[in-house]
Amino acid sequence: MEAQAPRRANRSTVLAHVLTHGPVTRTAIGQETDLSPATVSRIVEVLLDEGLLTETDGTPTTTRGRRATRVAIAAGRGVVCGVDVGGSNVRLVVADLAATPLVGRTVPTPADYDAPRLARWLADLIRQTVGDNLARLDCVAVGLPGAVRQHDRTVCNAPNLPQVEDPDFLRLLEKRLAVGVEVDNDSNYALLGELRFGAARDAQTAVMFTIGAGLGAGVAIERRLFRGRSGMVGEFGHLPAGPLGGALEQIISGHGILARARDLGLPFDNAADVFHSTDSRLVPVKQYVEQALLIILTAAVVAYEPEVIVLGGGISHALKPDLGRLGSRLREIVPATAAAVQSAELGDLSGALGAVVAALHSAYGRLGLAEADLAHVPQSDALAGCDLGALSATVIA
Amino acid sequence: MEAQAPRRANRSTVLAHVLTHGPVTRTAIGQETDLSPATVSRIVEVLLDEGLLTETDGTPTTTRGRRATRVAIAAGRGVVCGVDVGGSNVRLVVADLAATPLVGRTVPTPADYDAPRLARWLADLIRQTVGDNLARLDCVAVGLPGAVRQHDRTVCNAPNLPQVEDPDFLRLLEKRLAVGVEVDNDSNYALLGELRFGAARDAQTAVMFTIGAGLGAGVAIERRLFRGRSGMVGEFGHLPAGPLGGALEQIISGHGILARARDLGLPFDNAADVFHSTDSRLVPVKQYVEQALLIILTAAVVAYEPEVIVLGGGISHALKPDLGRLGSRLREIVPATAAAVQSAELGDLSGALGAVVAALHSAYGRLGLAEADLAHVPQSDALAGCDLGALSATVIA
DNA sequence: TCTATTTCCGTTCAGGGTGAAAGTATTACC
DNA sequence: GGTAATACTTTCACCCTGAACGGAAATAGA
Repeated sequence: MEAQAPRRANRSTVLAHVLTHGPVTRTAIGQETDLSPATVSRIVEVLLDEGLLTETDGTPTTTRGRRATRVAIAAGRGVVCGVDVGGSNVRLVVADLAATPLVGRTVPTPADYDAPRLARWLADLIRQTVGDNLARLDCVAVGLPGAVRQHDRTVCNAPNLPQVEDPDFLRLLEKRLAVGVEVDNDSNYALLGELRFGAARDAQTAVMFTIGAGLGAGVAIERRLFRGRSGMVGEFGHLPAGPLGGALEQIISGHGILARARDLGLPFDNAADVFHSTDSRLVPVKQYVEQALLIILTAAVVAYEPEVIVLGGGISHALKPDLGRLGSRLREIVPATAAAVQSAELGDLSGALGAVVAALHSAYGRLGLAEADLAHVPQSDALAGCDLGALSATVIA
Repeated sequence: MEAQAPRRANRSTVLAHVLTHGPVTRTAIGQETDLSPATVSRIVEVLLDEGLLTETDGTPTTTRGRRATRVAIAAGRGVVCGVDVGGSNVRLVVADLAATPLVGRTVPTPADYDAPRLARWLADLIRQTVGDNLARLDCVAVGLPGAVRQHDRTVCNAPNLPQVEDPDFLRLLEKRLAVGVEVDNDSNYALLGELRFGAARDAQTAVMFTIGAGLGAGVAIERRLFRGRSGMVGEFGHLPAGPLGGALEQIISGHGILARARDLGLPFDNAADVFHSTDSRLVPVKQYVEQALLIILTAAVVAYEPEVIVLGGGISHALKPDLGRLGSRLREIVPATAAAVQSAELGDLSGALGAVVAALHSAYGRLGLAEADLAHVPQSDALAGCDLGALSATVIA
């Protein structure tokens, strides 16, 4: 423990408090963090000098006495970009340091590009979306449809967009962007988004399943992402609990549902349509999926005891009417369950907004925020009054 | 961050280092913890004054110069008792503060006693086993065959010894012992034992399944026990993946195996005997159990990505020849698996020794060890040269 | 036996950090 | 304009660390 350790810790505490509570007075910081006014003043002074914080006036004039000046993060000092690369669409959200979204875009994925070309295309798309803010770009976070090992940043198990497994993809992307690039599984980022801004806003421990072409999963324990070494944490789709010991993912995924409908001579293009259809021949298919889903939900409950399980991805909308029944059946199996089963509040933007959060964490870390304080930033109402629809407007590049 | 915070942190660091590295010189502490000699000296002085540490002479005289004096934990300053209460046997181990076992006992559980009587019986058994060391008894940890909620210390789901669910049991036990009593699930303690001294000694993340009358589980992440709120973390026996959506625990547990053998007209008394039998009619039963076990192992792998999965409990011995095959099949299902499947190294004493560790953690905490440093104490070779057989000698009380 | 050397241990001291309290600035109310 | 209330800043005593210094113990060698 060197001499400057307490200073760093207190700096992180103050910064975290400002980031989570928005514009706030020095006095309030001191009271709510148990730091002395002197310490708060000293640290705020440093942060102001560095340009990380700005003073805002505008305290309500309800009481007499000297007016408190409030400080807030210098939001415009930098921007970050969160990217959700899916098999069919790429979604981008650019946000400032206060996590206020500035621009959002959805662009069809050029799935036929090879790795280098895809990297260049994505880098140019990001640069174009960031636009004038490019000089202030702090960090880019990219969610990929595959398993990501953090310690060597390798990607595997990405059948829906195999190019991203090529190490060149990341290398070229980072090179062309000339800023740090964070990478993770898209489901992990989707969970991070819901954990900050969405359905898991108030949960300490949460699990998210994204049911798209495949079945993805993310796990958060004590408000922090829990990633294993190989990035397969929560992938209960591997459980050999299907008929003949097959994997559950073959049942509960877009591919699986479409295949099963085809077996009945009912070709669908879209798995969600299977659920919306009232064709009675599909009832066993739906029951089958529901049973598989129940096994996976049970696994999540006994594995992590989450407060909430969020379902996202393409067909989660179609499952919405069934959530209540799923919850009841879950509690029959595990009576002590406290987990609520909900659908994603951020819709298709969970992943991109979660990537924004990850990018912000990286940027905040460089500003001196300690790892432990990252779990509470940015503030969860940063999206209040934000038009999610406008952010996800589709643009044909 | 108040002024004495660094002092406390450094004290914890020094204490943890002495506890993990045994007798050690002040210089070595400084070098290996990056603390300055001055800081180490000051803190060691305080700890010596408090009687927590003792100076031992006897540095090897290999080098010349002033002999370094080594300090070690004052092992005899206190003792703890770890208790593993099972449906058929109670196992006790008394150890000193250096985790050296002093006495061990195994006594048949008087399963017909009601809660108050069982509490009195157990308290007296503990007092008797601790013997002359009673005045120095610091803490008792009791592992129970049921789910334990830590925040209100309630016990539920203990079909094999329902008395312990009665709140009076714990209350009376603690009152009669007049020391702090830690409680947890017996599988959690078994894992703690293996994690410190046994098969998971070198693992950061580990899972343990105890297959006895029922199926219990414990999970450790980053060398710390992961307990959910209601204590059912890792209980994948609840998965409704059996035939007709039944729970897996009904297949893979002593009760389940015996029932299935009975269905075939083969009454056994002991589930392990089913496995040792060469009767060809039992082959499907064994395959059935193995398939269920495989689902549970897969769930553990994708849930936590453990480095090792430890199997313990009555029939784990019988499963030993199958471990290799289980591991191979596991890697077929989840190729990225790094988990080794092993049987408990501490045998029947995992639980009692894990309880010793838990009791030591509580005692160490009162000595000033920070929560984060508990993950590495006591030292893993504390049992070296210790006769486990003698410790588990059965005594008819 | 006596001295030099080596290798530690313990202490002193400067520097940086915090919190309590005193001091200053700013505002509202009379 | 005076007074009270509130927000922030400065001062000061104290705590903690790390580097440097001096002391102590044991061996090696004469």
